[in-house]
Amino acid sequence: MRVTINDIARLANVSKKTVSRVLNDHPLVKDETRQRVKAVMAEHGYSPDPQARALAFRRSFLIGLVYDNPSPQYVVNMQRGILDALEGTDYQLVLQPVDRSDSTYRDRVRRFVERHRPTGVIMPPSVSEDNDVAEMLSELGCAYIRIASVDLDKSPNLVRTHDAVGAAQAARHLAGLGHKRVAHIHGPKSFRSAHERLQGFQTGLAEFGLELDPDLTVEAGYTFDSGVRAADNLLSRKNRPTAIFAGNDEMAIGVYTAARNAGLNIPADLSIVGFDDTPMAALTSPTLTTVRLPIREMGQEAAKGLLRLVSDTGNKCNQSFEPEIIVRQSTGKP
Amino acid sequence: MRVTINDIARLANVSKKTVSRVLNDHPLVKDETRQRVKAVMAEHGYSPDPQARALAFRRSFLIGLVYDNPSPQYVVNMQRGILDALEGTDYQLVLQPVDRSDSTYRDRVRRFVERHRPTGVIMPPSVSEDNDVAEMLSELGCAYIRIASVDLDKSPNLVRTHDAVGAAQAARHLAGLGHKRVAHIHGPKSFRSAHERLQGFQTGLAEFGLELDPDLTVEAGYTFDSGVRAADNLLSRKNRPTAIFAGNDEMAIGVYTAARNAGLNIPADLSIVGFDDTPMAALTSPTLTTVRLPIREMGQEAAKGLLRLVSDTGNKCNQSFEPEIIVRQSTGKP
DNA sequence: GGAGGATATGATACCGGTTACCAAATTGAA
DNA sequence: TTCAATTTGGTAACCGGTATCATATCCTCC
Repeated sequence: MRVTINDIARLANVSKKTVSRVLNDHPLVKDETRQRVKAVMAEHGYSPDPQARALAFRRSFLIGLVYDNPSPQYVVNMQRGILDALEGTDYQLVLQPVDRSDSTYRDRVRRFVERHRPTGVIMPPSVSEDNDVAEMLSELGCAYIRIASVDLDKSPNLVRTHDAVGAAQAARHLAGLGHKRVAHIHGPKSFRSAHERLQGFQTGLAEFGLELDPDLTVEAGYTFDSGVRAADNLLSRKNRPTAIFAGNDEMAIGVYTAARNAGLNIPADLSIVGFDDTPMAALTSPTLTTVRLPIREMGQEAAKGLLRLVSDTGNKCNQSFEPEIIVRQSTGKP
Repeated sequence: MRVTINDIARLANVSKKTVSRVLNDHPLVKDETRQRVKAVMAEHGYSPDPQARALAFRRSFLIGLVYDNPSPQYVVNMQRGILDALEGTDYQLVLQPVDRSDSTYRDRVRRFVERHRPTGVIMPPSVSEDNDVAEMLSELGCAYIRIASVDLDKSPNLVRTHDAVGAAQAARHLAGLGHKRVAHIHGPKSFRSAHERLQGFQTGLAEFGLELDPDLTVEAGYTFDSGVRAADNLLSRKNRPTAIFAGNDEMAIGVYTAARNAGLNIPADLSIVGFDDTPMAALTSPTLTTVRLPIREMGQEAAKGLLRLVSDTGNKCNQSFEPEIIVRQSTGKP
């Protein structure tokens, strides 16, 4: 049979209650007693049953990841970061993928929280941008951290990314190479990140006295196919751009295909910059210049912030992360 | 306050125990009573507390995914499949990534199982190939399902993939196009899948009276870089192959880069086939002909099998999946 | 009509922790 | 030395379910 708190109490010659105090770092325990209990616990490899604690605490030791991000790379890296931070703790990561286009998705999140009483929830974009979900979690008394590229109302618990800063770097890089006629393929308007990246790109160009031509600014769906279509359109114009900044890597790879179809060489005829730095970016030929977000680190920080939030210290979490341009082979002089 | 089993019992004028019987589909409940209790439960939106059940059952309603697969695509698809199958049940998926090169990894798995008492564990390759872990889980009385490309000892609970069949399809496709001089870049010998794919490829070629030249059979690491190096080597020979079958997509993309460096056109000068059908395969230009494994379906089947395994029916799980070649643009006549 | 087996229900302990409350031990001040 | 204040330890109840075993009810059959 498994070692229980009763066994430890008996072996250490103390009461169950005292062992419980030691487990929860209660201050009112004599130091010598604490040491003795800890020694017995270590000797027998004891650790408290998470299920029993969950029942008594009225909350489980689970961290929920509620996400709807379509990029496997993003998701896996986020998971890795969170798991890094959870390593060595009693917390487990459980997955709650949702579909924001499904109108019942909020109810599903609610049911998860009500039934499983997770210690907290982490929400990357674009779930993080749904204020209704955040409000619901507050009402349910469930701690949460949001990861987003913009400041969000009512949420001090935010891991913030400055997408606009990264997009500005992309603009400076292209303008610095001498490009005058640059295009931008941005993501769907419903994603705040799409807006941030567009704005940052404009800001960066402005530093070089350039303006983003509305005619060369097209919307696509953050997907490969939509990137191909958008680039086909841009490249078929009579005065085609010499550089394209795509709102994410997947669309940037789509631009590659469109460029090849048009018989253009990269980067001799067309420079391309992506966003995200997915592993794919380093595997294409030529390799893709792109803007990297430290997704794994962000996941780590979010999880750490969540643990701090639910601990007695109750510190807020307000980390922020800067993207960084990774220059590879897909950009050159016009 | 939350509705508990006691509330339901009181409202339905029965004992706690009877409600519990209804919850667990115990046969010895009068039909009329069952209906009444169910009505009361529905009326109050009651569902039992997973934590409390976990404590009483001495097992949690968690399914552990123990994995060490480096491909995000594989991992995410596997997760999706498992989550598909878990949808609507009380089970939650928790992640247990491990590092097989870390000698303590078995202990970590053991600790997870001992502490959290998951209902079961799912192990994709290559964790699935570690018989010691399987044995340990058996000893701990923890149900598990393994996903693997070969038959494994002592395990009736297997979701089996026939990688050799897929590799043979790749061989037939290339031989059918008229290629005589074909090369194979296989994965590390420590992966059973590498062996299976090599063997299947040979079998397929043999059907066309061809033999795989040992000189054109090289080992690489299932990574992009190793694929580039292996292909550089193959393509620099004076009598270079007209087609290369890579053991996975990532190495196949590496072959693209090597081919471009050597000034070869795909597929005019060199045909390339991959394995896995990662999303990348459809994004490269030209798009990659590859062998697809239905990873998401496999995950689904594994999870369903696990649930069956722990249910009273106790059925074994012995599903098997056939790969399928996806012909795209990277292959043509020599 | 009563015995006896099958079926349906309930009382109570228990899973392994935490918490509230109280008793005992120690310490400090008068 | 005594009394109150401060620590420390023990007991029992509780979190929300399940399992064991006893009991009540029903039906069948002689």
